[in-house]
Amino acid sequence: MATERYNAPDRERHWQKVWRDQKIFETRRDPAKPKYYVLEMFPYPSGRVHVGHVRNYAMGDVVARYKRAKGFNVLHPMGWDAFGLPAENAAAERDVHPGGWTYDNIAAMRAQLQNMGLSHDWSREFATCDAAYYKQQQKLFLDFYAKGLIYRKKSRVNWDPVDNTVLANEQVIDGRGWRSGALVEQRELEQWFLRITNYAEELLAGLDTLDRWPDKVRLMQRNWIGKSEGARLRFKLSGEPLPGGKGELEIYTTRPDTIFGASFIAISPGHPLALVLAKKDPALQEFLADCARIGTSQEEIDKAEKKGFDTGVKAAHPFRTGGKLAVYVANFVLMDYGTGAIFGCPAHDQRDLDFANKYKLKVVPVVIPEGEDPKLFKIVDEAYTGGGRISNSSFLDGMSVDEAKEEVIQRLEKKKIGKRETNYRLRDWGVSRQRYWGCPIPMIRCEECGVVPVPETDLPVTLPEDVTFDAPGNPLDRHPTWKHADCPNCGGKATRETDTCDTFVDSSWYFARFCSPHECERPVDPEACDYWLPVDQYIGGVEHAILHLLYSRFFTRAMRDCGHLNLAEPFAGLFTQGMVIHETYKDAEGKWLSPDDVRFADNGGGGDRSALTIDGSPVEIGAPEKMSKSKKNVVDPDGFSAHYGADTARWFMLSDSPPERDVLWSDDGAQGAWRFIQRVWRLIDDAAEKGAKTGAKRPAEFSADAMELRRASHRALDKVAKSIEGLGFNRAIAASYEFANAFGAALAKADKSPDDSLRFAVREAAELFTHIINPFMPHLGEECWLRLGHNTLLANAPWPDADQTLLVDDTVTIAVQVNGKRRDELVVAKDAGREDVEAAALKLDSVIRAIEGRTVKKVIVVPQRIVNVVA
RNA sequence: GCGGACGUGGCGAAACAGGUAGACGCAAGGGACUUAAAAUCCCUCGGCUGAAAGGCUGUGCGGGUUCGACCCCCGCCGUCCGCACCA
Repeated sequence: MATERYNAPDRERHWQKVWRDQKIFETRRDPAKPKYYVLEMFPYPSGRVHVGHVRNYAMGDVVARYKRAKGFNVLHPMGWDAFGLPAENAAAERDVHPGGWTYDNIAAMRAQLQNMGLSHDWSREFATCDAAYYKQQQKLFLDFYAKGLIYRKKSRVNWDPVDNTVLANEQVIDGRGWRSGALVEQRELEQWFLRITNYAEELLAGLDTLDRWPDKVRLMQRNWIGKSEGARLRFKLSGEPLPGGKGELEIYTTRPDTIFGASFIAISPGHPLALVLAKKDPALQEFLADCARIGTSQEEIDKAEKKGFDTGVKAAHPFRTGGKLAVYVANFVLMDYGTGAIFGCPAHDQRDLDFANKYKLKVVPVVIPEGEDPKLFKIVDEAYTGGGRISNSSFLDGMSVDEAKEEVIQRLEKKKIGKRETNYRLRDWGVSRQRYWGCPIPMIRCEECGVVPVPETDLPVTLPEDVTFDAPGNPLDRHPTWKHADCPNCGGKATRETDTCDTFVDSSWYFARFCSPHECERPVDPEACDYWLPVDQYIGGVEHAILHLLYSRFFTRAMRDCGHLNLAEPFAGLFTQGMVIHETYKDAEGKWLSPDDVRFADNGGGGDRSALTIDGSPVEIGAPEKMSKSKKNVVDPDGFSAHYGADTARWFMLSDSPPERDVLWSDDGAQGAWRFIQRVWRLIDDAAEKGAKTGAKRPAEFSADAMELRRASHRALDKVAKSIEGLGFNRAIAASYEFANAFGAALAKADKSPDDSLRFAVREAAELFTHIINPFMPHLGEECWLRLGHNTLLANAPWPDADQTLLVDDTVTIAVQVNGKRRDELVVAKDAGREDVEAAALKLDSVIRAIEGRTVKKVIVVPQRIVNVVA
């Protein structure tokens, strides 16, 4: 028997080379086979792979390898989300080119990923900053533009007046620019927008079809789209300060049924009427200025008091003659939702009630809860938002809320002063970024012809290489020649758009590009996409639950409408995995310490753990948190793998915690995985030795020991397969451990017994065990496969089917309860009749003792599960 | 504020068409093999009680439904996540 330990790093390099040389993970379309597309969210090339990546890609790889073994034609590609701000920051800090920096990072990370033994098809690799990719993205931009899905409008941006540059939201810290520290201003710039709101209804309805998405993500998207159904209606205005003395005001409401409960009108401080009125009213001017000072941060909104300003203007109630409502400017009314104006119904809206109480306005309940007396029902400081009967409402009295809504809308439409309207919170997607390292927007501005798209034949609009980052602002904008172009229309002098695309655009269609990554005539080959799409299993972080996933769903539909794709939903199955967390350490001065700088004290067993720095000073052990550079609680997967191998890291990352939950990286846990790898190797090595003596000849009869082992093997195989199908990697691993224990016990028996059928079962168990662990630890899998005498690659071997007859026992152990308390257990034939089971249970001493002479009232027998004696 | 998820040993967790709670791993304790260590192997491991067999108790708390509840219903408490003045 070989006693050598399994040299993981050495063997892993070997098997990686074999796989690479034989190109076995390169995939081609094959209509004869069912396809399966597994995709992990592609990484940003920051320069280093972290353990979060390891977990993410290990999950995808388990699925990919398993599906491959199950006979699917598996597409499992990898690429790079390569545009973005960090490259520009690196360029500014250390005088390198963003492109060079990015491609260097990609090379480093590619090598790291390849060391993990992932079954990616590297022949399909691309980076979004490759001109070949962004050329096609520009083509899509032109197609969308032609289709009316792209438009320009003015929009506010964060402007740093010292650096003269636009800032992303995350670059604004406490209202100041992160570099300059200057107070950030809001500026209006002309920007490009994608008309995602055209698809609001479809994106919402589509969520119902995504039955393999987490409910949580679907709910988040549903809320984000934020559909509300209601009505838009016009109020006639009167009042002295109003220019001309007359006018109309349009409001939006979701509660037209409460129209008779209206006691005021409120408009946004940004509303045109407010601006007009302010021209003649210094007090209102001051009020508007006050509102503008309130920031947009969470805290400020929370603290902001509901304030209003009575304009003196009156609005006529549409259904109640003589009913006049005061028009306020109120700081809580948003300009960019609905019409920027509302009617306030204090009795049935908390915010309106607070406002009404503050300004002493009438509170009239018009919806009376079932069972309440309309005459006695009063609202004081809590609005009633439930259902009921309408009251105090003229022609609506006695109706339900829904009936009243319908009635009001119909009357509004008949009187031509309003109509039914559905609103969404979803806004169009602003994609302009005043940045260098992004996909150039292929548009040209001509003084004569206006905005003109770059002709398709001129694509790609490539980024210039000779740029500098030593000055603030957009390098494209100050490049001496790049932005000057001839107008494609009239040939006159014109300027290029110097904005680039939001990087979320890049990631909104990369999954489709993987189907035909080398296509140069068009963004995607529709036939290839018809075959491969949708992605069957998409895996990534929940932080992308809204934006990336919603944008991708939108892009897929937009591409469909431009003739590039034939489907609406890009991701049939979605899985959001948890983070990898690690303890945090601080020294006596409160400075963060890296795990490498911490030693754990040997406190002689028991008690709390304590830690010291290398030089012996005390360390405070903090709660496990998401790994981050700033807290220094990061583990370098490369260093770990160099010692223990990638298989150990993969196994550990998928064990213990359910994949959707956070997992704690601990050295002890990693050691456990390492011990298991060595144990698997010993078991297989031992089994190969024993199995070899009888070869693979199947005996006519199996001994009891052999049958027990065979049942355990096939049951483990079945359980692991089902667990992987359900993405329950932790359960699959637990089943593997359980089987290792049974296998070890059987091997010990085989040592002492001359039982040939047991030897056969041992050999069979070794083969199945190798298959079982292979998706998780593919290098070790190949090594075991070789040890078992195969001269093929396990990566090419089909997944064995479990023998169904071995999954069920002839006998079952069932619990015996008396009055619901477990008293004993009973081993009975699987198909034993109720009467037999009942009789056997009643004969048990433990049952007789528990009954204590009482009469048996009832005996409940659930076949194969339980007997409950009621006495 | 609105919406959602989750509370199980020292720790990560299993078990959920209501049917033996704690599989599996980590940590811990005891033992074997070693001159010793590493590695490996064996045993113990929710709490209380008992020499043991066993008994009682136990899935955040309080009720309820049921022969039987981690699971279903009602009411609390706590933690986490998302959205946030959306009329």
